[in-house]
Amino acid sequence: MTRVFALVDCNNFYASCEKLFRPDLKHRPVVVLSNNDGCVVARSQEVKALGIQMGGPVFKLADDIKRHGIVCFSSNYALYADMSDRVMSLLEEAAPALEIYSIDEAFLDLTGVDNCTNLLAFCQALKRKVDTHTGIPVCIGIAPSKTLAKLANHAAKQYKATGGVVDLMAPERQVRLLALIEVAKVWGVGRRISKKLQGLGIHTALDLAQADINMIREQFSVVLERTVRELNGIACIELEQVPPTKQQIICSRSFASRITDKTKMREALCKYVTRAAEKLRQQKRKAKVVNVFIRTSAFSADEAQYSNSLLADLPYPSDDTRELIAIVEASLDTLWKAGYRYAKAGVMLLDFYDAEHEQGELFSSDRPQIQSKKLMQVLDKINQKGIGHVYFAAQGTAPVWLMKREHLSPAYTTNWKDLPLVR
DNA sequence: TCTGGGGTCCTAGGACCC
DNA sequence: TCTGGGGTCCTAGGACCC
Repeated sequence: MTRVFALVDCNNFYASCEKLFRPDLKHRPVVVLSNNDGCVVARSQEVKALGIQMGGPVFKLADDIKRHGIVCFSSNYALYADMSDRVMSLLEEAAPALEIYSIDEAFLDLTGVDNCTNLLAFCQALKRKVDTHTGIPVCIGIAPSKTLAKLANHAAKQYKATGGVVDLMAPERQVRLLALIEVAKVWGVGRRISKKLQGLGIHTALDLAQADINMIREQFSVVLERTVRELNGIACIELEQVPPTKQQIICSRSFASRITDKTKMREALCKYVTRAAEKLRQQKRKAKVVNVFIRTSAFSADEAQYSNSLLADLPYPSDDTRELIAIVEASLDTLWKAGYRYAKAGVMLLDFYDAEHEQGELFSSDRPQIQSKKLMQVLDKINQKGIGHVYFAAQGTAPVWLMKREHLSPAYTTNWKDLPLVR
């Protein structure tokens, strides 16, 4: 049976979430900024029309922001995650199988659906449903492979006449669309690969689809080879209904202002590892390897640069914040070099083990701390319930390196105090 | 002054084994 | 003096994604 995939992608997701609760901004240009209000990470339609690029640093856009009256928001992940849940649960109701691919995208497996109903009509109805129930506009692309579904979605966004839904099941429609799309827009083709492809005379998605598969494998990799097959309508990438268990957990941040003091750095790293340990326990895993990194800013070319990381092994897998803090502190003692202006740091947890099924160490005298599990459970419970906030002294009490979030919108959907009022 | 954060997968090359 | 070939495992780094 021919496979049928649909990709549902929310339009300008973060910007749409912000506009939802601010009807006064309906036709105004809106951008959402990254952590520290550093870069533009989402743009409303009006902003895209102005030609403002994604990922650009905000300070370089100061003129544009003023001239066009662009409204800026700091990223409000609590709001976006909640709106995402609402969209995803509607999709889940409608489709036989669903893969949540990112906060604003989901693949649906619609194989066999065309036996009972028209695919295009089915997806148009789904789009309307999401719109009426959540207010978030989406576009949908339908195709026999995920990579083609991505391109169909791209076309649905780009061409107004499609009404936001494109059915790319027919091979002749695939050829026509692929000829119009630059190769760099293909899922899995990034900056480096597209540059190399251009050099080989491959400019459009159709060129890539028709390229010699052996040459692609030799010159690039099995990954791009798979992309070529997918462009030819052969489904190689399956729907992943169950998210795979994580291999690593990263907590890292750029600092709102540079750090030159070791104590401040230690506090920051302890905060990150605490957060990472919370995520670890949520996933019911223990980690045996911890990677700590600190670095200066690569953008300040005139400044002295230093970047280093250290992998450290624990004697046994752990999810105990105290043990992880200890190893992070020891790592910092090795890594730290005074005299630099540090811009970013982070902690990575690796080499996971199942927290429920522990492997004892026969010859080692190292033993996990007694009562560790109970203590961590109590800690997590207190911090979750908002009864209060318990934290380790190592984090410090004056977080001067905290994030800059000057344009934060209220938690409209996740905090009673912030519920929008209708008068 | 100010340039995100969190992930995955693949490959090449070195270490090591027989 | 002559110094193989095949395999595995690990790691660092590159490339990609949203």
